[in-house]
Amino acid sequence: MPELPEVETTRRGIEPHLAGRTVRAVIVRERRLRLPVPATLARLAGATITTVGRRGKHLIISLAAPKGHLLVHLGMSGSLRLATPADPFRPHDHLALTLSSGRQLRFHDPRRFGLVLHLTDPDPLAHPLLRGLGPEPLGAGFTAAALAAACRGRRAAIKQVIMDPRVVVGVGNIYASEALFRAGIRPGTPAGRLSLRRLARLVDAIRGVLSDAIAQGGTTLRDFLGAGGEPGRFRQQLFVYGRAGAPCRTCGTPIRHRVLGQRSTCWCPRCQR
DNA sequence: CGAACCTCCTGCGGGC
DNA sequence: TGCCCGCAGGAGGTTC
Repeated sequence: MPELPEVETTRRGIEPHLAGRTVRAVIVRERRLRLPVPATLARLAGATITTVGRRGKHLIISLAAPKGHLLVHLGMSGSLRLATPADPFRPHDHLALTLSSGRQLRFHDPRRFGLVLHLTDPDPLAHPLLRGLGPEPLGAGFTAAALAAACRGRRAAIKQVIMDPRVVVGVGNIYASEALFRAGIRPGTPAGRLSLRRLARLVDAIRGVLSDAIAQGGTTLRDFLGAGGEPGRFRQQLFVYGRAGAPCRTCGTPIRHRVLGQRSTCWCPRCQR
């Protein structure tokens, strides 16, 4: 579920509660995630958390040297919430870190497509899961020229290209559709056929939609909640995602829907060409 | 290499 | 009411 804005909302929610705290206990209730939760996680007891960073949809909880980093990915259904040790565990609360503040960070993930790893390399970005990632969409490295280079010669749909984390990180199924609406581009357009001018518009649209969604605390479709339990408010600002058949909020034309690359895709046939 | 398809897993909503 | 099916915000793997 979580795309970049939801992960960033989570990061901002947990960071003030984690930075400077010491991990008192590590509780692992379920090891079977996308990759097994490593046994070395137990070694984190006694470690002090320094920062909570993000790379794409990955959270990086850094520990004072030489304890390494925790790499957390929320997959489709994962979330991090702050609780207290006295709160009862819910089903699918797979992992908990008890903190020196008396609070407890809990990793919850019904579908278990998420990931919690312990990285021992001082540089977390050297990890194989992070090494091949493309630029951050809100950073200086994501430019029209960079996107054009990724699109050159490709017949794949532009929507699939902007959802490829080697091209740009953090753009998932909701925001890909929304950004293409803002840019006036149909999702199925072959990537290699788009002009630099239109790709530049798409870069701006991706930046804009992600920034706006972060400012609204993300999108809650069914169950995303911030670290403090509050839903995201961006859903009211969706123009196409989840609106198949409904009138376009710009021109009134019914929003169309089709499956593209195994993913549900929505667009306005009039506003997007 | 790129593109199409499959897989992991649980929960929920719609339709019958 | 209850059951079954399809679908869900991700991403890695396989096959051609």
